Amino acid sequence: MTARILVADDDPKHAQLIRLYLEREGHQVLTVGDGRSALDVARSRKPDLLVLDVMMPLVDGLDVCRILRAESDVAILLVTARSSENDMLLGLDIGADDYMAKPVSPRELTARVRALLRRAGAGEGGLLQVGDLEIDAGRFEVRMRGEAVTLTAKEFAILELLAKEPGRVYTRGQIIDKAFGFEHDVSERTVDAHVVNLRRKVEQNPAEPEYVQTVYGRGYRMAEH
Amino acid sequence: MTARILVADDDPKHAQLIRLYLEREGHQVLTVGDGRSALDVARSRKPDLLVLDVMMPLVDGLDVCRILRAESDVAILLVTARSSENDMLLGLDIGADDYMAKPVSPRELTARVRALLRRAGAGEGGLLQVGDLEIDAGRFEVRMRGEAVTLTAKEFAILELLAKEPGRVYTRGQIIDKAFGFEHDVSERTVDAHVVNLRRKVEQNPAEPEYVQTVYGRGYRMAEH
DNA sequence: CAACCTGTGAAGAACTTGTGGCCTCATCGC
DNA sequence: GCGATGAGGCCACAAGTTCTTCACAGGTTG
Repeated sequence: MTARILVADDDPKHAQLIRLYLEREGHQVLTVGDGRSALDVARSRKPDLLVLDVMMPLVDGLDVCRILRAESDVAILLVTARSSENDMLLGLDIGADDYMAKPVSPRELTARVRALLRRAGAGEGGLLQVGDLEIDAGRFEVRMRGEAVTLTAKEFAILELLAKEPGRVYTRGQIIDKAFGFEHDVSERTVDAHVVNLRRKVEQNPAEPEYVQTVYGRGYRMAEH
Repeated sequence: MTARILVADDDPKHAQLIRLYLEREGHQVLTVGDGRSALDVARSRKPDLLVLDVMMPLVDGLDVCRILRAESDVAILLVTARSSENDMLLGLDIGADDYMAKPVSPRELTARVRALLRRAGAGEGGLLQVGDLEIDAGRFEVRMRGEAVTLTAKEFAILELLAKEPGRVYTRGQIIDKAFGFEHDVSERTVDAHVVNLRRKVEQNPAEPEYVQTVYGRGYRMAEH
């Protein structure tokens, strides 16, 4: 399960370390250096999980946590240098989902992140089914009429996004944001190109798609079956 | 969710860039180059959202924000070159809903705009129902007797407008304004043409429409059911 | 370096939109 | 009633957009 994670830490070296650990796990990571930016970015990019340092300039981690908890249910992992029992209880009280003391070990970090994402994404389930199309999100596997289909990463991401909510129309911009991940800035034609390839692999007759359909002037959607 | 957005920026190149980004998301965009025009146009066209540059001739963005906030609850996104904390807090204090520093990245802009519109348009809800006709505004979907009907953008806009208030009569001029958006200058016959096409798709017998009805000499309305 | 994935521009197809025109039909004055 | 008048229905075509598809240029990976 790959996720979008925002890391907020005022020590750039520490932030880069955490980014490295998480990217090795296949996650998309964005870092900021103060609480104010953490709030802004969390609101605008809507990550799946926040790794928050407690001590930060402008707005501290506990406040960021408190504020965000009031507006969304994003998963939050607090990190602190002070390994006091007090801080921890305070953090969990405020609505953090988990808590770690510095120094951060890679094993512990990735284990806790995995656990949090599993909890948060419990509703996502592994297997998506639309008509004769099966998508196993955990295994990156797709089957059409029982037959395995090999997709590239982007193709899979687009298919998965659309299949999560059949009938819903996504603009090309939304597909770039949500399927390719933030920090991605590509032409909207690129989405078309991937869709062409996707249809070639998934549709019986790509000229009249039964699954990945175009909604003229708006974007694409998965047909309801 | 498509919205009417007014962009106020004294740098025409920057304004065009923002227009481009927003239009790619499907919004209707109008641009002005100074604070005085921003006030005028905001009052006369009543956009859903304002993207305001802080530094502008005649009346600056902060003043425009302050003045408009006193008279309406339009969503306001401030943009500034000065990325100082001060400005930002001042902006939010004055009543702006969100705040961005230049240079503006397309993803950040569209993400913030989406968030603002979602917040502002919380009451818009999704599903309109009139008789056997269902309109899902969020998904751009229309069903008649449960069967999906494919409409063009204009057809959908007209149908949605009329369905929001069944029984109310809209003149062709009002339909052009409210359904097609500002910046639109077309003949009133155009509305007739769209209505003809709409009826072909939605009505059982287009000659005796049960939904989109003509009010002779006035305009059109959605029948009450 | 070979194979493959990803992103882009361009040509052409498909679709939408706007308009003029012609015909039908509602309305009103007689 | 009955025409005159003009509003609305509907068609066909032109112009403008948007999508599909392809070929190709980096980039990555193994």
